Amino acid sequence: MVGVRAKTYDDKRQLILERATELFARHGFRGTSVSEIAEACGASKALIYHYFGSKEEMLYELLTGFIEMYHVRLERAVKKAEKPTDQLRAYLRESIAVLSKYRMNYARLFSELDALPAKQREEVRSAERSILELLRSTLVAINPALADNTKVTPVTLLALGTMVWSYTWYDPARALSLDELVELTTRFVIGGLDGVTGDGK
Amino acid sequence: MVGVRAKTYDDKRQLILERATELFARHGFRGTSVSEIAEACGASKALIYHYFGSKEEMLYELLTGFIEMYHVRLERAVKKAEKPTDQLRAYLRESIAVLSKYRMNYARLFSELDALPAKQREEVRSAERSILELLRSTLVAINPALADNTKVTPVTLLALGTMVWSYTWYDPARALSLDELVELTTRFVIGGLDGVTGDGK
DNA sequence: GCATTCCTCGACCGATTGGTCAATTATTGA
DNA sequence: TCAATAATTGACCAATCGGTCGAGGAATGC
Repeated sequence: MVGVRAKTYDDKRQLILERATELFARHGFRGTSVSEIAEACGASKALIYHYFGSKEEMLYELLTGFIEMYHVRLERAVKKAEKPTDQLRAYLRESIAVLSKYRMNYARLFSELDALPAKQREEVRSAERSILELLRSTLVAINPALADNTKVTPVTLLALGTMVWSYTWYDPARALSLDELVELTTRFVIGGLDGVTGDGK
Repeated sequence: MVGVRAKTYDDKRQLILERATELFARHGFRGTSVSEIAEACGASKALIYHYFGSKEEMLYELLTGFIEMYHVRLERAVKKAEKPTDQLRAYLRESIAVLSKYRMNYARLFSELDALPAKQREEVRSAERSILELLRSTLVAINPALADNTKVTPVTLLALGTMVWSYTWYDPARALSLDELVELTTRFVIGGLDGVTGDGK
């Protein structure tokens, strides 16, 4: 058969998605125009619509793609470690690495979910929850006293909070190296768990 | 003299600012149209421009106004407490209360700073820094071992991270009361400090 | 009551929005 | 080489963008 897709098809599609990710993260979904995305790709707006049906489709594909990759990398990293504290360290390192690499403001990007239809929104939320679950079980392994605690979910979110916005202030060019940041965060979280499960002075 | 401002002038200005704050926090600066703001106020778009010179002016005024009120409330709350741990608790309670009341996604709103001219941007950043300073000195008072530590700033940011996005997930209608969230966060942060200053495991 | 100034609005501006389409150029399998 | 289809573009669409303007209605100080 003639006229199949060009060999470059998938690569170009991916490129568009990456550029769109940066722009959505920086200016928000509604604050980013398709023309801007096209310009960032060095192409025309019409071309974008050759690869994607709509702006929403780009957001949906980008979110699900990102979160799946994120989840896979986290699971693999955690599985490789043995001691619970090493698992936490691996989780945090991988998280910070991914969020930095994609210059991804997690909180911001996922606050754009409103732009998606309910079904797709729920899909993304569910994937998000599994990332939270992974952290939760890691934390419980470190500090079993958390296990039968109704506060385990809030505590997990507090722990997640320490790092999801580190992207906004962390500058690798400054004094702190990535390894040091990971180590610092790991100790902070482990200490935090003790603080929560202890009798609190 | 005739033709002075109406008695309702300041109130209406304030109302516009509040509605704009909500919308900017939800959809971003670029993602919010002036027509939307007008609609949220039950007024015409032209009226908005009677009270404000431009969309940027609204953002600037809203950010400086918010951060000043935030800072004043934090300082007053911290000063009222005596023991360092109570000061931290007061800081966190006031923070969470303010961010909840104004339904303000802190990280998001301040990522809109790019839309402002450099001078105004620096002004807001400086006010932001003083809020961070207040937390830093409170943390050092709790755990003096932090004082001559090059990592004191990153640690302060980690602590801040636990709460600045709690707005996105905290639901007062669920199991956890506001007091419990504050208590939990306080313990988590104090524990985190110990984890960081201890010898690590 | 009256002149003056503010408050408020609908209509409008050029520019840009998300999205479409017909036409041209590159690739493709054979 | 060649016919077919994909890749890519500029021109274009109605709608909306941030912002302006002129004109009524409502307060205001006297």
